[in-house]
Amino acid sequence: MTTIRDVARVAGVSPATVSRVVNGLVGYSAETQRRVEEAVESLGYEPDSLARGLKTKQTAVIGVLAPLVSDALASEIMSGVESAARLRGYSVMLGRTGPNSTFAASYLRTLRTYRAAGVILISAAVTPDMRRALGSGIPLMSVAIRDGQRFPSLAIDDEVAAYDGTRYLIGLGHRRIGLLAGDPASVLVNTVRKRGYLRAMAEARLSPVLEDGNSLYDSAPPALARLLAQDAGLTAVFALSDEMGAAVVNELQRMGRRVPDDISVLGFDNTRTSQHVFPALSTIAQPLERMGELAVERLLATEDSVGPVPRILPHRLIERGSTTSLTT
Amino acid sequence: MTTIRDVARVAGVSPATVSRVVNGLVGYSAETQRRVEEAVESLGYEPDSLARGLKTKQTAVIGVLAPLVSDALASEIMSGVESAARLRGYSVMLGRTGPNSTFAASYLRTLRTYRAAGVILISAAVTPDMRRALGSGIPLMSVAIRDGQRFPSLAIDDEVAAYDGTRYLIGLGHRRIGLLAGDPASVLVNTVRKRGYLRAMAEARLSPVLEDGNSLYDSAPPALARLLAQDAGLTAVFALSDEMGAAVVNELQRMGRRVPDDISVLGFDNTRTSQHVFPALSTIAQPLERMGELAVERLLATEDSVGPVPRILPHRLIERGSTTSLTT
DNA sequence: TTGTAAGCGTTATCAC
DNA sequence: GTGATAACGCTTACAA
Repeated sequence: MTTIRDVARVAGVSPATVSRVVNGLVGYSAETQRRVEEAVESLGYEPDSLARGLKTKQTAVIGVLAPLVSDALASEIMSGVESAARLRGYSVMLGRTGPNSTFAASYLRTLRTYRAAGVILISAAVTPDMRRALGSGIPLMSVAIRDGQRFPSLAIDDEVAAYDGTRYLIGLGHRRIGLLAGDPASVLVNTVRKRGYLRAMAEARLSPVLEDGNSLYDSAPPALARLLAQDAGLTAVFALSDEMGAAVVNELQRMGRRVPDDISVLGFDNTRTSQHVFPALSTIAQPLERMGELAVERLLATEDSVGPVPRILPHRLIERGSTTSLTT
Repeated sequence: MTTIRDVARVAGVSPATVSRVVNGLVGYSAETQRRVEEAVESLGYEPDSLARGLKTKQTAVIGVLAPLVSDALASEIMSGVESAARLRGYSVMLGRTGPNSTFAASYLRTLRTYRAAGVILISAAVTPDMRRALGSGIPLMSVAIRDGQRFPSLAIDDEVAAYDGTRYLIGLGHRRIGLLAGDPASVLVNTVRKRGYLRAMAEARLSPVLEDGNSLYDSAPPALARLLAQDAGLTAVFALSDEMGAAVVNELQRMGRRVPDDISVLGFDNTRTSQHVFPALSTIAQPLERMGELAVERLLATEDSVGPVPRILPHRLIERGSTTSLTT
């Protein structure tokens, strides 16, 4: 391995000077700079991140924690995180939050021992013991969730988004609209979204019909059955995740119901999944990649001073083939 | 931050002894161990990974490189990597391989400066400059690709898998079978899989019909159109990725053709996507999560000695609703 | 069984 | 403008 001393020797200067040049500090002549850069180049020198981190008490590492590493929502956010991080010279460390917060806490402790520059939490709440595990020096922010006001977060306004989605369906002439919610316990936004649906229904003096799934594909068919058992005459189903929305579209077709002619289906999130069914899922879009990018910017904003970043991002409704107006 | 010296002071021993206890080495009395563990516990001490890595020249970090962080295939492999890594106390650093290998090489250089324990490359070939960038001390292996014999890899036998898929379709009575291949340039397995299809077709004295997509959803509809332009009477389409397979199922339905009654569709990989369409996609399954886990085991096998790990994993055909026998 | 001390590769403080 | 030198927190000979 080539070290800073090797470079110093070749360039005929001291390690301190090499360090100055490599880090773009001031205090050396143009001639020295040239010689050092030449030596760096010819030796293929790259500063050791560990030694540097040990000395400066900080590494260019950003930790990312997601409930499931492999679902579309987290993947798209992670993709945004990865590119923003790379752009700024940071690397990403990936971890999964299990069902209990001890899982996450243990990962955060590890991140602390690597002296990560910050941590991004995807659709999971920050618990006090998690915050404690990370220590006080490392900024933490959650994405795609609104965690009260206790910790910084970045999300759409889920209540309004669900309200808007419901209003959209009502505007299409639907009156009997079922809600397929996610698991309220595991993913907090579900409660908030549910509230938006209820508000829109109440305002329109419509009676709500709802069932809980767990946001994943497989949970939707049985929940749909329960929904239909409550009201067989539903003309629209609002699923609080695209995976569930896709499952509803498919399941309805399996049952011989036409989408959207017999029943409209609206999804949530605008992940790739929403485009993988036929008819493609109308959905409420969250700017997922962008959220990942912004999370990185905001996390690092304390040091580099980027301007303030909004914490509530805009959602928007995307109309595709799975919804249509009710023609009575 | 609490350091090993703090622990030593509280326990009334030297830092060296604390180190021994913490690392489970030998050479201390039971009494000493108790006192040290007590101090560790009460101070919440956790060894600094940077200092440790600097000294030992190795960190518990595994690098993972994928072409797209957000696609289903890579996500599922990464999920396996993550859990196997965590199990063994390792953390995962995530990066993306761009179109050119300089992207990957730069990431590998970073991984080297962190003294990663190993690197896993997902469906991308190892180029000489990548190997050079990583240096010689760090093991590297590729997953879901077969990279000649030059570097260790872990994959199914793609040629045979594609052959088996084609045979399956032929066994169902199909004679006019179109192949929707991926981009041969970017993903090497596509060439190999294509070969398997061609062999099966040749053996059965059937004439091949093929078009290239790029493995992603959007590339499939136009490629399908070209396939149909070549032979409008196709009764089966074999898509070399589930995303393309899903797109074909949906596009066919949009065109008013029934799947599988008019046309059977077979996918490849068995990612979540294959279940997100209706009818669900029959497909060739790769054990993706397992591949991620095995990759970690094998990477670390040099140090800890786990038994030998097979490099060719079994594929299997999964029959779902998108394929049926041809009833003439 | 335990402690002392050197050193991993860097940065930062201080002289010059 | 440049160079010694002292840490950063840990592991590991080597002594005791």
